[in-house]
Amino acid sequence: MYTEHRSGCPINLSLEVFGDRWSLIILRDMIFGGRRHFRELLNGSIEGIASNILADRLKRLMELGLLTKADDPSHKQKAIYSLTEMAITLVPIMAHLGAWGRVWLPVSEELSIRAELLEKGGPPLWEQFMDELRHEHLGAPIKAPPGTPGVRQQLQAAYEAVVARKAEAATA
Amino acid sequence: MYTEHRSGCPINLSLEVFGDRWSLIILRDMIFGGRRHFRELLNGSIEGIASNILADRLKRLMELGLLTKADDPSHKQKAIYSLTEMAITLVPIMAHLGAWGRVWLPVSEELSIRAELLEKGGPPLWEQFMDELRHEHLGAPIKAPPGTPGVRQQLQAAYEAVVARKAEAATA
DNA sequence: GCAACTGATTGCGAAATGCAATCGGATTGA
DNA sequence: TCAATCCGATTGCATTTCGCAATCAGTTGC
Repeated sequence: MYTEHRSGCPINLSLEVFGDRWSLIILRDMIFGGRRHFRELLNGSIEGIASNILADRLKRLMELGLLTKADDPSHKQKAIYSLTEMAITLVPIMAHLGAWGRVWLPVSEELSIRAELLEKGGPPLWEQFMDELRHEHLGAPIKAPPGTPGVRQQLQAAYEAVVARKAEAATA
Repeated sequence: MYTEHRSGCPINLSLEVFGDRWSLIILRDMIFGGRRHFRELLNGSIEGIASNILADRLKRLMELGLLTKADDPSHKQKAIYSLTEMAITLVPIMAHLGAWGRVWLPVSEELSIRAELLEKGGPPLWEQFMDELRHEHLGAPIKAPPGTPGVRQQLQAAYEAVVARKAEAATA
């Protein structure tokens, strides 16, 4: 573990955790993309992370307590990465970051639809999403009533709808 | 300006803005510390930023539209840095980051009291604070009724109270 | 004049980044 | 059986960025 800190300021300490170009991207792909394996993170990343950087960040995020690693029973060589509660509670920060980026930065429509829905859903939606993540990653019992559509599925469906609409508009 | 982006994802684009160890620290010192000059930022930083890094980040934050620079009428060589609306709207993100850090990271009591108050105050307090910043940095009319104590003063007073209490406890 | 202060800039070693190739073991398909 | 593929990494290397110290020229106060 890292014990040398620049200061005890909470913003500074948070920055020491994700003050780099890749850590939050990995967590984003795990949270919103549902990725759990090394290769999924490596090949699924639209930003194109390098394998050595990914390996280094996964290790670092484990040391920091944001991820855990377990063997995949279906494949002796496969490792499953799980979010910890510490990482799951980043959902509101992700939502705010996405909302801020959507206002001020040149976001693409299909990649910002998730941020838009998350912003409109507000804290209740974030809570539901965090519950889902606790279920998937920590084995916690799910609180939502049966039949409730998953937040990730909703976001993914909205993303795919935008992609489909844009594809149609391009060929029309 | 930077026009090459890794992706149009709002979280990625936000990360391209402050995905480094210093940019947010500088904004933090301007927002919560009220610092406006190069030397104030350089010498007041508890994390100890180097002057070349500070110069580089100030330039970058200006190019990105988060800061503006103006001449200080009191000193021909002095520059005053101002936050733009884009930077002022980071206050909720700062508040969330601080709250998250306070829960999960080894924060010091005196440096996290501000985050605690900001968290307890919630969105209404953040709005009041952003109004103050708009007044200070953008010349906007202040909305709060006269006599309302400033948010920054409240935070600063709370910080000093903790420092004083700890100093007293140490000598007792 | 001159020291202190202003916002920077330069030089340089250390560290991080990004890319490509590779590793040994596990699994899959023919 | 055996080659192809997939698994989570690791290594080597060139480029870029970082961070520290020293320094700069112009401005101000005395």
